[in-house]
Amino acid sequence: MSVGHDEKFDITVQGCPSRSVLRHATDRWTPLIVPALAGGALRFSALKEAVAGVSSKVLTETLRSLQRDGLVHREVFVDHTPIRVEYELTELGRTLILPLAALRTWAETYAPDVLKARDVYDAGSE
Amino acid sequence: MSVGHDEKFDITVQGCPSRSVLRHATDRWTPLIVPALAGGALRFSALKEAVAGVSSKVLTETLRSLQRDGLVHREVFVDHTPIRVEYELTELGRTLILPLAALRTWAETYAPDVLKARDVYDAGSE
DNA sequence: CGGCATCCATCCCGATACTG
DNA sequence: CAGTATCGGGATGGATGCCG
Repeated sequence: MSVGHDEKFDITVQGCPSRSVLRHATDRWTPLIVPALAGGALRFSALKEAVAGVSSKVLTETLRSLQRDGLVHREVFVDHTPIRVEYELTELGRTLILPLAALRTWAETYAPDVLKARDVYDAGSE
Repeated sequence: MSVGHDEKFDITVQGCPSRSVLRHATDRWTPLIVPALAGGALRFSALKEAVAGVSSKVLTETLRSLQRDGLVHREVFVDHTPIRVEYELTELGRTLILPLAALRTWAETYAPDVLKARDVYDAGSE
């Protein structure tokens, strides 16, 4: 049932399909969406709230892409008025939580240092 | 001297500066460049070779951006003909190695599953 | 060798408006 | 509520050519 394992993918090689996999994983909103779903299924509106700033259109597109890659499952509850749609990480999708959460923690942790470095750099190049 | 630590950055908040930090870390070539420099300094041409497919222009731009963020140090050796330029991770830059390497390993590991999911998805939506 | 200058494709992505 | 449709702009990235 092969979740994972194969040595034929090397991301340093030009044209390797793993590159497109990595690119989707690092799409603008993916590092925010996937950790947001780590706690369990969320409806569209709740997800949109959890990922402040994303538009409906882009959120839909990104979710579609994640769904296509097998990372997210979309469930529609028909017998609900108004309609209810939930998004949930698949088993495969859950393997992305830790790597992306680590990246996110990194950004929050070192943001002060990076911002300071930018100031220094910009001050020196006037 | 504060490398790290502060609780005021929350990436889920719209407008939080940590978002721009994350975006640079997930720029197209950054996840390939930073791990490539994990083993030590490399010259421009060696780096370009290690990251197959990147153009000189984009590699320069990305390195500039990493330099501005304080993640990469650029050293020019003047007494060399032809000129020799080396790029090296800073202390701050080295903190990015593990998160990015994890992401890269994830992509290589699960690429088969993702590709298969895409086939299934595309087959179902004709 | 290690760039920068140009030009150009395209592709995210966002704002707005509208719908079952 | 959970989208879709449309438009458009700005950033990103690639090809080519020139330079110290």
